[in-house]
Amino acid sequence: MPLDPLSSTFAALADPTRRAILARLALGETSVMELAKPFDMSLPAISKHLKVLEHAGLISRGREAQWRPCRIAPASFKQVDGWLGNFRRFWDESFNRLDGLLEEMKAEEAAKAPPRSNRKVRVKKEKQRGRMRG
Amino acid sequence: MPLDPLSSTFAALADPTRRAILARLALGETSVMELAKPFDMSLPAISKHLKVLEHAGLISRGREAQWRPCRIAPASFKQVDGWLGNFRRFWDESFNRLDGLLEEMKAEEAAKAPPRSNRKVRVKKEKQRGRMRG
DNA sequence: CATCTACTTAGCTCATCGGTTAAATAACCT
DNA sequence: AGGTTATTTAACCGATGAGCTAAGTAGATG
Repeated sequence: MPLDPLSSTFAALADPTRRAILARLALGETSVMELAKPFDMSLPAISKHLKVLEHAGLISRGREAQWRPCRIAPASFKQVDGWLGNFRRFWDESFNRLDGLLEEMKAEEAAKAPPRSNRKVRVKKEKQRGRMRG
Repeated sequence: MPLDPLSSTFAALADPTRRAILARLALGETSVMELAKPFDMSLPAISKHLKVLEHAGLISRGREAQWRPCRIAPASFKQVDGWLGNFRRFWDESFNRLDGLLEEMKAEEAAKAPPRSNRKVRVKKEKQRGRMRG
């Protein structure tokens, strides 16, 4: 019987070759040959890895003549991130910190009421998930 | 040969039983018996799952008399989140939006210069990774 | 058509995984 | 000491996974 989607995705990520392929694809769409180059591994092996990644929803593939260009597919990544979010409080300092909460509130407020900056700030009503990186 | 840490962690997460165990542990530290209850599975099976989770750095275990209480261990979760961060731009809208960037800058500024609120806002110099939810 | 390139499929091997039952260990409780 | 409770270890089994080689398919091109 087939695994649930999240399990397939985690299983696909549990291989360094596949993660390296994803890292390469993060730089942009490319062909199977191109993807295979860095690895000391047969082409069929790479083909299998790509199949696993595709089935896990981590990549999608097009057709261009005899090439099958691969690219990152967002959905499964998002799902993993979502699952991980249930545990974020265990390691993300700012997620728990009261100061963090206050900062978030302030940021939200600031976003709603544009400040002295003359730039017109468009803010969607939908959920705001912006991050602060220092 | 043993897998690299990230692979072990993803492999550990690629099983619904283990993820369910983690979900239970997110509610708080508990014993093996307690963890085993929801599952139609032998105790040794659960014990193995816990070993896998421990080896993956996702849980840690204490000793209290004959009990081996398990709890979430943050490090590996954090590592997974970090790896996932390399791909965040592929699915996180606000991560890419220019407005998002501006909002983040503003939030940061607001955090540095406390507003009219009388509360003393302590802000660590280290990286700020607060989130806006709403 | 024949051939070259870019892949995929088929079939095999070997290791690991998830589960089992039976037995061992460990700490508490008469 | 002897028993009960909590948990792990040992030994086994069937399924899956990652790799290989050899052969097959699909499309461009001489």
